[in-house]
Amino acid sequence: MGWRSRKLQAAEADLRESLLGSGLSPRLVNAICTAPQSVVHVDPRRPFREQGARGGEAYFVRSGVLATFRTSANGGRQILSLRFPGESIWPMGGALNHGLATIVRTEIIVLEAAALEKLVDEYPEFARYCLRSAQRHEAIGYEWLFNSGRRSSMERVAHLLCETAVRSGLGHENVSFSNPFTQQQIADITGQTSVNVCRVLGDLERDGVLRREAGKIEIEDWAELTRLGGFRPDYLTHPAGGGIRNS
Amino acid sequence: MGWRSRKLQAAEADLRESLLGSGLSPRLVNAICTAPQSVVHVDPRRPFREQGARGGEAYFVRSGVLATFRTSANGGRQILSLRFPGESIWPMGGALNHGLATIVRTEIIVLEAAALEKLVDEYPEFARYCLRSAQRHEAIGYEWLFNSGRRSSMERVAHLLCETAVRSGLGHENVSFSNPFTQQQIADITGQTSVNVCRVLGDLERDGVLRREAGKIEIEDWAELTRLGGFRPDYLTHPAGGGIRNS
DNA sequence: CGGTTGTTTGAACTGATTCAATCTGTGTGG
DNA sequence: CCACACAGATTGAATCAGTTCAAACAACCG
Repeated sequence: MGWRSRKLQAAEADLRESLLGSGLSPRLVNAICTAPQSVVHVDPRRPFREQGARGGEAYFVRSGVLATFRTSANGGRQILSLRFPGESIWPMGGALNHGLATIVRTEIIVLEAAALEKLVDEYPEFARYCLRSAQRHEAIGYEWLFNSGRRSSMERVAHLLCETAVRSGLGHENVSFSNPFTQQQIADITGQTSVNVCRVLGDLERDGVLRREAGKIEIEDWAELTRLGGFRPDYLTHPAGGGIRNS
Repeated sequence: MGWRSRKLQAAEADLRESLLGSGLSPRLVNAICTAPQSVVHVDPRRPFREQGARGGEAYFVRSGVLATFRTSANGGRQILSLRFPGESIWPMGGALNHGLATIVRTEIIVLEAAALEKLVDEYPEFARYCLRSAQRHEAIGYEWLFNSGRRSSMERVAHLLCETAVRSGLGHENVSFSNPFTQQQIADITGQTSVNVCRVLGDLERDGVLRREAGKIEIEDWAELTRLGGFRPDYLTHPAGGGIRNS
């Protein structure tokens, strides 16, 4: 991932460049890019697809952040995963078993799943690409599960901030980035209430780990934040280009 | 899945039969089954691979239950996923980012990942099989995440019992099965303490939802248990045989 | 029998929720 | 430019679900 343009990774990702960057062959990339597709712009904090919607579509995030979520009986919402620019959601078949919603304003390329499925059969490299991608999201999901199950409120928030910084393509030292989340969204991701998130962020700021102003978050002590969150970025390193095996 | 022998699904799964049952071609199944492999028997509640162990292996569960887990700084353990007979763990590359441990006595077929990777390239159907499998486990992981994040202690336990019954291949009405879990394991899965699990199980029994004796659990009111756990089995239905598309 | 592992119960404690009120910033229409 | 509405952030007080600690009990096994 490192060799890809930081700016591209952080803010915007072209479908073609992103796929080429993953090591897919030009011929395959061309086939994907000429498949039926449309681009959608969605405002921040807006639902995009309801849970239970018919499948048959794949989504590629060009810019912004897209979330998958489920809603509980008593109205609570749990965000299950995030997709940053260059990441995508591949169809599972049948109906969507979670809703899709945006975090910030997001550009989504909607592709026809049927066309892609054919490509999976025709191009072994594409199958491997999808497989790697699925396994990476599985790994991230397990990280989140560990978060929810065994970490304290502050650890969860710290971990999320670390992951967000890295997945946004930012460096590791004294990071400053525009915080994409409302406190309610952080709560929906980390499985708590927005009230408590507010308190935790306050504590983090009081302890000099981060500073907040005007929708921006500046990590003042990255080492301390990763320590607090128990954050080890291994699980995020996409074995791009290579096989299933890597390093 | 329905057409596969219940007994096979529940207790024991032959590698060959299981793969054939998933719709893979005999030629491919043969290639998989003749790849270098060994069978390991592991006692209940025993670690099998440590977190951080070198990858390069794939694991197929022939009988028993295998868990992936992570350990937190303060000694707490979180079980991230379970594999029932017929299910498997495919390598993610690099080192294992979680440990493996058994729930009950388990027979594991250990396959060489390198050999399988070649098959992924050679057989599109195998790539799709792996992809489906990864997506299914991703879906189960999301279900667990929702559990941890937004459901109460009792809901989580009820949901786990439902999932276990279904994944063990049992029917839906008045199920009675030998409970594979210790209370500590249920706690490790649902992200709580064994003390609380004990209380919740007691409550469930007192409310007439289930009965326990001699390591067995009898679900007396399946409808009520699924209601309590908010359990909808859709996410478990493996689109076996079919493509990514199904239904 | 003694050792080990798992279950049960009680009492005290606490991290996080809930409810409710207030505060802040931003955009909109008059 | 102000008034107003709205969404999000902040704070306090009361409450509670689940933890922690500790002790007793049960089952199993060599």
